[in-house]
Amino acid sequence: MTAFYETYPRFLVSVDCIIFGFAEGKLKLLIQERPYEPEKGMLSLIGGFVKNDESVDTAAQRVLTQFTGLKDLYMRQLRAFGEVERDKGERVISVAYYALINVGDYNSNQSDSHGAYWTEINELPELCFDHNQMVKEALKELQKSVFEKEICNNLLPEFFTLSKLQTLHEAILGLPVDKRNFRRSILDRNYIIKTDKIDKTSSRRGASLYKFKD
Amino acid sequence: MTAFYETYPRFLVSVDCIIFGFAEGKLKLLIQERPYEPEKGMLSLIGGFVKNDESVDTAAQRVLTQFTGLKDLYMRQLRAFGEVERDKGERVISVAYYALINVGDYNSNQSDSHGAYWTEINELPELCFDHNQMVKEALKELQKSVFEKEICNNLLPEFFTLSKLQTLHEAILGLPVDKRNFRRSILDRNYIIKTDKIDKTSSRRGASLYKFKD
DNA sequence: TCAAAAGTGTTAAGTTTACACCCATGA
DNA sequence: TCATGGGTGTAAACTTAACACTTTTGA
Repeated sequence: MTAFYETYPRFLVSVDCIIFGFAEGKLKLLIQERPYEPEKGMLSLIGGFVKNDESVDTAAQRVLTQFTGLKDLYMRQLRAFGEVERDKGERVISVAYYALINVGDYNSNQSDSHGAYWTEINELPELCFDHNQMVKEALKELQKSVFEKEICNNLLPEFFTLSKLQTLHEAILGLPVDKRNFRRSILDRNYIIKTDKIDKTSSRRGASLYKFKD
Repeated sequence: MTAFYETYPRFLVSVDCIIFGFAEGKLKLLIQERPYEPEKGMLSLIGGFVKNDESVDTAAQRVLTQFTGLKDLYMRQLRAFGEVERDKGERVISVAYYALINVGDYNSNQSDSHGAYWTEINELPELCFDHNQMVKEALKELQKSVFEKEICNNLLPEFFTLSKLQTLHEAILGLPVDKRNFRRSILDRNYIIKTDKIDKTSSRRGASLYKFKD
């Protein structure tokens, strides 16, 4: 403990998680009703406070596990939000993270979720504080990195068709994508491979299942 | 003040500023000797602690002004650094910002600087804590955005030659750049314009001075 | 007159976009 | 047999990269 530091104020630090999922061909966001004042009952991102013995990243992972029942979710830090009045209760500095979840894994662990539920990203209700702004910025980051291996890999199940992957890209970008160009582009990147499995659930003909390498 | 929040710990929150400048054809970084324990005398980024009545962004601006004498420096948040042991003194969560400075403006305000000085980015000494990591990440962001109007605009004086601008790009990217391609590319972007001024200081022939639009 | 930096175009390679039809299957 | 989603190639437009010589002028 260093005397010099003593003269400075201390702050509550929270983590807020923008949890993206992909289901029914749409990009989804996991939200909840705020369980405590202020703005109790208002919709909010999944969040919590940083504890003494954990890094901010670890706090985000802990919160993610608490709310989804899943460990080691893929996440990236967005940035810190530090306006004085951002939290209506008292001064809280928040570090926002976005996380990606395979909704299939989530559904089998739902019981652990603290009343959280999925909303469509395009029909996002008003959230408390600056949470809508966080979502907006996180979505922009997601769009920038849609072709990075880790992104779609963590939103899809192990095996998926090219059509599913294309639909996911379209859901993230909010734009239609050309089928032939998309297939060429994704295969050229060389991080997914065709398996010998066939998915017959979404067409009579059946579609090859692919998976991410490694 | 909400009772619920009371149960959570509070943290010192600092801002650390990666201050880039451009002089003698090189990209520079403003650093200082740490004026207090722990690691007093070790080299460090320019930083300070967030106060109660200011946002984290405002804290960064305050620190920038304290150390450079300049107001409203252009800055962007990098991200929060929140490892438990990152500060050897006690737990401090830091929000890193990178800022851009026209070294000409700085030199006329030097008197205000608290013993800070410029180092070349390529000859960066070891800094305390995780500051080298912060610089590395900030430089990567700077490289990504080198063609955004605000970047070079804030590192150069009002009037500059295309050669100076090219040298700045090269200094940021750490790579040589093709002269003809560079000139076409920058002029096509349409955010700089030729003035009728001529700079005769760096060649016998003289070079046209340009400036950023608006 | 010459050294030193300023200024200037073209071609090839690579990337991105636009676009339409046949295939396999189960109902 | 037909409706449905799966699968496939090519040409044009655009962008990026490679590359060398002439101009101006002060010392």
